[in-house]
Amino acid sequence: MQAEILAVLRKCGSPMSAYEVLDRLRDGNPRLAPPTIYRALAALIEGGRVHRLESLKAFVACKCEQHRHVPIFSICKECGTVEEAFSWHITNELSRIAGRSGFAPARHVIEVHGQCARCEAKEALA
Amino acid sequence: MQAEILAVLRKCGSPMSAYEVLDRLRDGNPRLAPPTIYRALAALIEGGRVHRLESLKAFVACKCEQHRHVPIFSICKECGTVEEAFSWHITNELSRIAGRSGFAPARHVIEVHGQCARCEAKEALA
DNA sequence: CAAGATAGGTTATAATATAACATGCAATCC
DNA sequence: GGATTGCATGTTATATTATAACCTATCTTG
Repeated sequence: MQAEILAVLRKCGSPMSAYEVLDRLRDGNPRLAPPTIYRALAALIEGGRVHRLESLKAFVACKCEQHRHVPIFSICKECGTVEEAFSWHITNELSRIAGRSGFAPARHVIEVHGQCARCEAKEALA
Repeated sequence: MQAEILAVLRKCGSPMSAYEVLDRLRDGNPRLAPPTIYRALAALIEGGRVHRLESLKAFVACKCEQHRHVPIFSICKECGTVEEAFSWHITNELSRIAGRSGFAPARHVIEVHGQCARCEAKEALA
């Protein structure tokens, strides 16, 4: 199930809601229900092979090789595509800031909404 | 309505779900329905006086004076309290990273989950 | 095989959020 | 004053996202 979900997410490329994944997989398995999807997604996220985009309530396959960094997502509000970046500098700085009051960081959520280069170019033409 | 919601959020201090706010306000207004709450929350967020914590599906009153910075939230997984910080350095660096591929940032979501100093201390005793 | 572990199936429901249309009410204009 | 406009809220219904609780099948390992 995890493999199937990962395949669907990879094929799509853009973020998908759990129910979009569900619908896709129901083609070959009409009895599939939400808990199955959510359980497999939880395991994939645990393993760092899928990320949840909190501000979109959606999921993407991790695009990097080693699935153990803090991802920084750029989310285009026009076309919905997502780029995944990372930066030790930001991760460290963020931990430092949060840690000023003795806070112990465990998980970082970093999402930037905006417009990708393609969509900006398209808009400039219009 | 916006003022009432803001009062409820401020009184509470911790993040509240939209439906928690709704229940609170229903004490004085039994006919209150979700759309009213969500509309007022949208306006408050627009004005920067309330933030949505994407990873908690919850809302907090903005704690700073000028409601126009990029907030960085530290969220304690034990007690649920949230601290709001900011850093031009991180904001700029984040925009720079996202902008490497021509991406034009518009809105930043930065949330750090972990454990606050109080809860760590409590745990150390146990 | 028995006992336990694990993944997935099944049913139901909880929690979060919005669409679409109706109502009330105050401000403004003539 | 009555028409008009704009805007916040009310109302009904429903969409979307997520989980609880319990069951079944299959594999594992002694």
